[in-house]
Amino acid sequence: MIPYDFMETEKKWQKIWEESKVFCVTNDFSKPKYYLLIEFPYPSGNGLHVGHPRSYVALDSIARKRRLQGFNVLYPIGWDSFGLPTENFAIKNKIHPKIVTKHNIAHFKEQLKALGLSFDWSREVNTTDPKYYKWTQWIFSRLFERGLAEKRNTSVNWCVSCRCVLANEEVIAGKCERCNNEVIQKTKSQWILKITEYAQRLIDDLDLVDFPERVKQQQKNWIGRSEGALIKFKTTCGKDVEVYTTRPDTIFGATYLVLAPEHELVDLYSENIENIKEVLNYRLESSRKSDFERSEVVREKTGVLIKGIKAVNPLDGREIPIFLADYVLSNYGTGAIMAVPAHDERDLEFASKFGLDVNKVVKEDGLHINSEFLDGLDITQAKIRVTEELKRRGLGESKVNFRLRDWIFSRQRYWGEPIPIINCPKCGFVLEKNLPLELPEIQNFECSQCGESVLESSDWADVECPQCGDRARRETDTMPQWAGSSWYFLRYLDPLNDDALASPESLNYWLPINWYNGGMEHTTLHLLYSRFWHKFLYDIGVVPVPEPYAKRTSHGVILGENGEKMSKSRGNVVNPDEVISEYGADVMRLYEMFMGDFETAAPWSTQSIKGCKRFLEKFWDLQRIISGEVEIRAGMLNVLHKTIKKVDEDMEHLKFNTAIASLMTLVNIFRKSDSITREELKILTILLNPFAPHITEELWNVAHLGSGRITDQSWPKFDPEAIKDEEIEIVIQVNGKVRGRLKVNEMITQSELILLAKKEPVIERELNGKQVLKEIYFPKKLLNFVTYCH
RNA sequence: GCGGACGUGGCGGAAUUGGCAUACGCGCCAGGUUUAGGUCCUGGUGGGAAACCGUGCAGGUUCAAGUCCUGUCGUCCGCACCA
Repeated sequence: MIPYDFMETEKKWQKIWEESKVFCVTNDFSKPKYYLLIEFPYPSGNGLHVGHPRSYVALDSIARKRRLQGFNVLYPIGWDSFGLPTENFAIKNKIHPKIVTKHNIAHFKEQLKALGLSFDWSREVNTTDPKYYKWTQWIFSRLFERGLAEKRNTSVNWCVSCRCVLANEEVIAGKCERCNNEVIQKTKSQWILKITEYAQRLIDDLDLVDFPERVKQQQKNWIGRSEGALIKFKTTCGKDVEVYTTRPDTIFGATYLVLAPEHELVDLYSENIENIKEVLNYRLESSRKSDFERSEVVREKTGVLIKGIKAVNPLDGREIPIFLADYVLSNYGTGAIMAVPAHDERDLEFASKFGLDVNKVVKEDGLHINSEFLDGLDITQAKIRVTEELKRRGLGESKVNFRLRDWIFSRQRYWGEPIPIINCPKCGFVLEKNLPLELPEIQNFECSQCGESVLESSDWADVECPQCGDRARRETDTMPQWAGSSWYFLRYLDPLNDDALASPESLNYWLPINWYNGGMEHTTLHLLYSRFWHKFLYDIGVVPVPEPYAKRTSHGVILGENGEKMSKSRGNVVNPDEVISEYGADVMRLYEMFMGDFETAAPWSTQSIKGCKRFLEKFWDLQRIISGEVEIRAGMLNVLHKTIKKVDEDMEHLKFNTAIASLMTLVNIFRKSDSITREELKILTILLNPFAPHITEELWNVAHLGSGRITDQSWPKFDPEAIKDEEIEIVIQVNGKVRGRLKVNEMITQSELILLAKKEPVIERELNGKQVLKEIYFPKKLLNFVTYCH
């Protein structure tokens, strides 16, 4: 075996690529474009772990392939660097988050560069750079102008430990996504973005894009569209209570109403409520509960009867009681429901506990009973009929509801984009005109006032109102981490532009993103948020397409050797630096693509990676057996072209593991034949290049396989003639069991084949004494003799 | 509870429209090279003495089922009182 020094070779080629700027891309309109995107990393203090590169290497191999196919390829990289861990580290160690970020980015950069990824480093973006967040603030300003950003008093998720508001998407099972501590509900004045106004379009436009079905489903689920009706119930205090229901057809089975604890009726008619003390007490108790507690207490229903006020069923005039209960949520629908215990499990549970009536109005066969004019109708008919009737009488209307909530956009933190708003006592909210509005330099990042941003106590917040000149206050909340990542893919197109977030020409040329790969964990966060922002930018004419990502794929997580999620606390983290220093970047890249199905989680194996090392060594050793012959030998034509086809197609379908397996098979064939021609080696080397770019460039060079470098070559195309088999092997079965194989000419007819097969000793013996009822021939594959019938 | 994915050797995993189950790799076994170990090379490797049996389990459709249908068990992920 010829030895191969990966350490030196990889450094050498990385330097050549960097110096020749071969991966820096220009807006060359004469070429077809291809825009590949990976989720830019959050530069944490822990550095890269082996999970990150799975996505990067996969799209890097596609990027390299596309370049060889003649595309103008954009494959950029940047840093999503605002965020809590950095700020927390800064507080703890008394270092400015800016310094921490700079340091972390330098470390990440070094690690990424060691992988030989073909990023265009000249377009690097950084969300914490004022030149970048100038445009994040600009987009917020446009949202504000169009009424899509507003400050609102809302019940919010409050992380007790981070002392910060969280979006719904950041609360995992009642706990903070970041620190895993308790999250409680708190009412606070917050900036929100009205993503709910885009709910329907975010569902509809999924039809325009090529996303995995699981991603589309999860987004649809999260948006949670439901069709139902709003119905007004009169009450004895004079105020109507409006409820939302998806089953208006069951209205004759409504035996009580339930209001969320926060419902306004309690405030407006407190003097009518005989047990107001008890009611307010219940409200207080449930507000103290965190979401986690609410769901943890095995859903034992609680509630309190409102004494002194009754509701009236709008259709049959029956008086029914009203309850307050926290199984009804204040922020969904109208915060009030009509309870139909006969046809809703939760209502039934509550009714059983409080001894309330259960009126059955739909039979097992789905037809209505005890429902006046709905009797005999099925559910669909009854829904339509009752909604019509309610509308005619002015008591209700059909209504579409979404589970999606507006996006709470304020964070009481320092290390985020300042919200460019000034609050003037006279003029109200006024936009800051001079962007970027930079974060002030401060010394101490620890929040002094609990629950407010540290910026609150800085004199930066004291300003003159740009409209009237009076004293005013800046908004001291900052944007959430998801802000900068909601549009970063646009900045890559024109990263230095100071007059626009990107020029119209570059937006027109590069959008949409052809292929975006990232993790499933972002499906209802980043992926949804960025689609929302993009649609907004489309509506105001900034971007030319309604959807940013034409195609989205998702990689599986890389697990620790024990099959568990990799984490510091589990002690099963594999450090990529160590893998690279032991095996080199090519082996690492190859293994990450070979280890299993790309879309499924797979455990790391320090054993299996050796197979990839051996493979590359065998490949390198092929130069030892280069024959005098130059062209592709007749005997190799077929297998070589089949491999071209296989690698090409598998890569397009994320089947990187089988693409590599076919390359391994090919190398084994050449080794066995103990020779390889230059032309054969040339094709093999180009096919392997996207996965193992360093060793292939080096072999190309030392074996003089052609002029220039591989980056100057073209991706091979398979010849349909060459992959045809002249001689094919046909499986011979008797009653579905394999009894033999025959090598025959491709052109053989069915009758010729049957004669030939019957002469085979084994087949002859099997068929002896049996009557062949039929012969089934599956062309070019299989022949089955059937001697019985069912 | 709702939504989604999945179940194939000792392990990671292959298997277009139903058509040779276990490609490729790891591991293991035997032999070779080596002062020795590792590396490396060659061969073997689902079970069974065999007929045969084998893709979580039980049925079904079919000439033919890992693949399709019905039921069932189990695992993983997301959401979770959304009326």
